[in-house]
Amino acid sequence: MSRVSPLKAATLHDVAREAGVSLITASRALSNPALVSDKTIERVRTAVEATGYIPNLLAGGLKSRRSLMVAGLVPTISVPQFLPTVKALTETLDAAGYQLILGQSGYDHSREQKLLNTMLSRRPDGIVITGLVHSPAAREQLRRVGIPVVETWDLSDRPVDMMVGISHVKVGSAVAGFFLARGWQRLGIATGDDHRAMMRREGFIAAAGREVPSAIVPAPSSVEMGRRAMAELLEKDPHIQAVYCSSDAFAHGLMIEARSRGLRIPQDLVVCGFGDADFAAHIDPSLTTARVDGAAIGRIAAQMIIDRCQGRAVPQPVVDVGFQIVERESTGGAAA
Amino acid sequence: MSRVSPLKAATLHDVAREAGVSLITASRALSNPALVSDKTIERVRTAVEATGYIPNLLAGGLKSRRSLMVAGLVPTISVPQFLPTVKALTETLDAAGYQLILGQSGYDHSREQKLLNTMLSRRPDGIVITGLVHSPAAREQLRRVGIPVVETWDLSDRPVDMMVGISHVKVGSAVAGFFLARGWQRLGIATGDDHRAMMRREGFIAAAGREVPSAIVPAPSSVEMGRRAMAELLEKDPHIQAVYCSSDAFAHGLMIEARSRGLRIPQDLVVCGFGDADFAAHIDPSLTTARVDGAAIGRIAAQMIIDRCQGRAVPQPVVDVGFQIVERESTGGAAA
DNA sequence: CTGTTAGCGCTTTCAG
DNA sequence: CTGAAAGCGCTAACAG
Repeated sequence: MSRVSPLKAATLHDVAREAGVSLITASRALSNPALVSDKTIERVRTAVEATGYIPNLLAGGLKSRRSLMVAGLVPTISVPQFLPTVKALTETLDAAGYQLILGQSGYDHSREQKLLNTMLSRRPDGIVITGLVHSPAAREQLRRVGIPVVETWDLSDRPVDMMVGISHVKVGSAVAGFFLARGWQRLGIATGDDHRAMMRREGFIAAAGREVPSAIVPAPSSVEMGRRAMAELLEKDPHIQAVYCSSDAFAHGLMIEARSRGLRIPQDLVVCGFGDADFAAHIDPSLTTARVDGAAIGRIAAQMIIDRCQGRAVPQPVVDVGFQIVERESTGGAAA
Repeated sequence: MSRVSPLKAATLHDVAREAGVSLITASRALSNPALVSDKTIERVRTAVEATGYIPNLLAGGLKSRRSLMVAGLVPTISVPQFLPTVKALTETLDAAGYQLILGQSGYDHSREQKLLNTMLSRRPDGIVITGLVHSPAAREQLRRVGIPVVETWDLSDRPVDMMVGISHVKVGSAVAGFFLARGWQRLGIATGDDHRAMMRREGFIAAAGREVPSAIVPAPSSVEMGRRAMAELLEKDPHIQAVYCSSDAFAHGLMIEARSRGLRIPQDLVVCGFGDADFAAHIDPSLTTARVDGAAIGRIAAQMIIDRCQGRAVPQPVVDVGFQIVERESTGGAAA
């Protein structure tokens, strides 16, 4: 590998000299052109080309106290459920000139505080967190730094700052209500052990009015875990009729296992997932699921951060994006 | 100090005063403790606690010219195939004190250059790119900035700098060889239109020795696209025997569609995917696929960047992580 | 519209 | 082992 000698990158100083203007004029020509004459802008632009100048946002941010970075914390990037959110977040932020720094907190709460510190040391202009901030220390710290914070994918009455998500308890209740309304009595739950999934379970049990057989697996859930969970539930209740699962991949696994044991879906067993993953409508049988618009969560969260960074008030600091039970073949609905 | 104001975060200056040492001693106590007496370190630590100090890496990086950030460019975050890579990358970098800034270039090459500039303006200490850098301008620019660059998930004889991936042409050939060795003659391909998938197709066709019916869809491929692609292939050849797909989700979709048309897998049709996604072993029938260790790609890429940043030579700047055809039920193999 | 003067918070360099 | 001085590259604040 031929490494080019560490010849210093051009600075704004070089651009200014090349263009025959002062440093600050060059700066303004690039970042606030309204204050500069067209002719000067043109000369600066030419000088930028000639020198191959690439702005140094770190340097600018030091003085202006805007890093144009937003920290994004997810439990783990490999949960497909959050992908549309991360994607929309990245895109919306990018369009406004902000970049996302990604952090994975794991499902382990103790890492949260450490990761938060790491992120804060980069002086992000905002923070988007998947889930709620639970640790009081972290909540207090986030409040103190005074940057916009959005908690996502959940709702509570004590937001650190802003919030966009859904009520997981309501999702659970809605699914249980849906099952009961169809006359299915022998219910079951297969769920990951993360906070949001457990809240859905609570809502489910509350609406069912009684404890139900549960298979609880360590988050994140998967097709593989789904097969095992199905086996576990059938052991607990061989005549189980309706199972609610904490993710679509998980539900998919349950259905595969159920079928391999000769159970017909939906005739012998009905299944409902969560998230409306891209495959949910297209597997066989197609999967009934609670749909959440993850991309909207990302878009709204990004916009909240952007608005606040640009000094605009956020009209609605807590947004419930809601959910919708999409009925498909796995509960006796139509294919589409 | 009782007054807590969000206006001013504590700086190292405050810590130094609190600890009764000079600014630079406080700095060293935190970032180079070997040069400082234990007693001083202790006092600085206490002062950090007392002031709630959070280091400002932007400020330090300005002088030291190390941002401790690595830019990661993916076509889009929502391709599950790259998730293990991004995950391993994030984790390995994090363990060494580096954070990942995420950028999505889309499958549109024109965005690549723009995104690259955006990223470079953050002065990352390294860049990891999914795929090869194709544009000559971008290649030249990356060389000029002189930071470590790793191209991933592909191999070529002209790396910008370092490289860790696989030969997609070889994957295609291997799958075609595998099909032919089993005596399947009527081959087909269902593939996304991205560069890597098309390279696999070329390898497949070369090994097959002839053109084969192809269904080509815009990347990223999905279960839904898979169903459509199956329909398209059956139109082109109603007696098609073996289909190679550019992703496991895609292959899954093909199998679902084939089954819904009464075709038995593997008796009437065999299918091979790519990537060994988490569900591949657990769907029914389980999916034969070309396995690539995406996490290893991320780990190795991160380590290359770290090594170079810390002044160590990278022993092997181009790494082929290889692949492996994992035979399962979709081609007549065993369940596991 | 353009320029001058001060730093932003930290680390490097060079002295003790 | 500790410290003082000198910036890193840029932009806010205030002149002209």
